Amino acid sequence: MTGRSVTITEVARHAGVAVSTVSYVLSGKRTISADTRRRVLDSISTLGYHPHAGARALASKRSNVIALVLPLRAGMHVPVLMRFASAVVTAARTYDHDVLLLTADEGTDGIRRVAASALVDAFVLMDVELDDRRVPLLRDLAKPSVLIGFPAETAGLTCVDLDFAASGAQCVAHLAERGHDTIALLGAPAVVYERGTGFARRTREGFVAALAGSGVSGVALPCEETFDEVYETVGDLLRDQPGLSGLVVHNEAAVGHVLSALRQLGRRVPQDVAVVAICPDDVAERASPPLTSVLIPAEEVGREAVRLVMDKLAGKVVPMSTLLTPHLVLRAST
Amino acid sequence: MTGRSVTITEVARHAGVAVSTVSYVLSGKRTISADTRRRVLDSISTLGYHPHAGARALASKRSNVIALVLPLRAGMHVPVLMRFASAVVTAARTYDHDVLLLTADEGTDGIRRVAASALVDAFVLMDVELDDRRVPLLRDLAKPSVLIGFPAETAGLTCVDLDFAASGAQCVAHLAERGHDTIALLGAPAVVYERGTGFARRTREGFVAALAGSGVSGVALPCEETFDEVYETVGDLLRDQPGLSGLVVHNEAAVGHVLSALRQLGRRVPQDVAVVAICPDDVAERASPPLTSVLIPAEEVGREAVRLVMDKLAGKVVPMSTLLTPHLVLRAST
DNA sequence: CCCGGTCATCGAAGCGCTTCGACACCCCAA
DNA sequence: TTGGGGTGTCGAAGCGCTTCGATGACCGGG
Repeated sequence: MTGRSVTITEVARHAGVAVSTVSYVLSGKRTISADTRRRVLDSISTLGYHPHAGARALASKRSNVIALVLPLRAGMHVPVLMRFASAVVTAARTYDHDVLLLTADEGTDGIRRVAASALVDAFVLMDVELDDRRVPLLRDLAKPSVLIGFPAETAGLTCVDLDFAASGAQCVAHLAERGHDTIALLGAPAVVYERGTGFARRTREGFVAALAGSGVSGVALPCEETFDEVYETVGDLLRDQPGLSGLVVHNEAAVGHVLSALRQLGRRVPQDVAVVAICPDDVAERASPPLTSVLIPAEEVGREAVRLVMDKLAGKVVPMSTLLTPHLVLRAST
Repeated sequence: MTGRSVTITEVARHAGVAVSTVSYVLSGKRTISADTRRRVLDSISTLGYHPHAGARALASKRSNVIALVLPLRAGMHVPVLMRFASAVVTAARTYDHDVLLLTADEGTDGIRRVAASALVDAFVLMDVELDDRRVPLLRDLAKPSVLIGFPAETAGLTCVDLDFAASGAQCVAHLAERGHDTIALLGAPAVVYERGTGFARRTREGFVAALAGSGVSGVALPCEETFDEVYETVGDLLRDQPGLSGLVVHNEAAVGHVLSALRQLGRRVPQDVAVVAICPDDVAERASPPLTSVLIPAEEVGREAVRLVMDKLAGKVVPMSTLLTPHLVLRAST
């Protein structure tokens, strides 16, 4: 076992300077001569000093920890959520911050608690619903926050996400361009729409709105995640829409099933039915055939969320709304 | 915005007692008269007091935070990992602790850093490899830790997991009982075995060892996660092992593909091929047909890991190794 | 040669809490 | 009546850090 931990006092004594000098070397808040700085840094590394997080938080009123609020709701695709989460952790570290993980079961009390106890400096919230219970709380919290996703009413909030409406529209445009005039959107499970999850609804709205402008006819359906249900949905679709030749799939868990179902129903991709997905790159690449897709840039969104929250902590004014432009990548399925 | 936060001094003044009395009411470390306790608790709730986490950590040498070390390695099934993680967070809250999330990209330095800075009191590590780089570090860390999973050398560690060897054996026994004499194990992707991930190897060992005792012949193969690869693997298997009538699948992501592949290859489940899975309950239930399975008790493992780490923090002696007994649940696939 | 102004450093206060020893009080046994 | 042993409460020290004001050394200009 490693012994008692080294304090700033011991570093100061070892370097022959005052405690405050060590502190200023670390924070850079006052000028320190090159010579002194070097001596202090040497002492720090030979003694293996790490500032005590609690003491620092107490004296500076900053914990250097941000909370990541990650409810794991039914129907959400966990691997995608974790890519966001992972990106948030990595980005936070580049600002010398750590990440406290909050899940749903404590409800909004968890948010209130960690804010009031000064455990964290700020919040990043994921899996935002249109009418999210957490939102009113954020408005009168003394700590900054950023949402990944958009609730219905964004006044007073900072939100960041992929522009899902534009993504839906871009898929329609792509299929129209390829000459498809009857298409469908297979979206998230019904429960996700009912709950009012922003990204699902916005994609659908973008999809529907774009149909009109492009002279394409199409329907938007929710889509469950078991093979049997997908098979049935796809079967019904092909029966009801005889001319159907294009499919937009916005459901990571169902993508594989959709392709299997088409195969079993005797439709070739892309010859008989063209398929565009809205999903992370690796999901699209691992499918067979590899899917033309609009990339969900999880890493970029996570990084951007952290950048925004750090700017807010630094007192900067940040845009209320950050919508990342979708990019469609051509692969073998269209 | 909520105003400046309430301190213990204000609570004490409001209740007409000393600061230390408030502290003792909260910690229960000294006897306090019922009357005083009530007055203090009233003041706390009317003022909305929450102890300052940093101050508490500084004075008590306990941060009430545990670190969850969760590398997201290739080939791991993220939804299952997140069930463990989620269970850890929930369990930690029942001990009044929060969870700091550490990912892989900082490597072992992250562990060292948060330990040295007293940001956390203890560690729970997931996704443990047989020869894990984090293990030697844990041995000379001054903080307790618990591993979810078993490395090759467990001396000086505390580990908890499902007994995967017994699980593999139990699947063999179940199929043998049903009269199947030629079976196969489809496991994790090859990369997971190569990396030396304990649970994958132990299941395979348990499976192979049980074959001998039960007079069943069988093979164990790694299994990738794309449909095409699964289809090929299953196809090869049926061709090379003509008498094959039982399959054990220990790969959450491939389960669905295996069933699709069997269907496409004209085999009915369970009439032609019986399938047993090792996976969380919901995955087994959502498959079609619902799968007979050995449950991976993520919630229980997470809870147990937290219980162990809290016992260690409390100075109790805990068992080095906790192996949860597997339970096979009968469903429609065998 | 003295004065004002940097620059580099120091000392001390204070952040909000826990914990230790002290003490006042009360009850009961001697 | 006195003494001893609990109870219940208080005051103060101290946890390790940041930050503010003060100070000394050194510079160039008048």
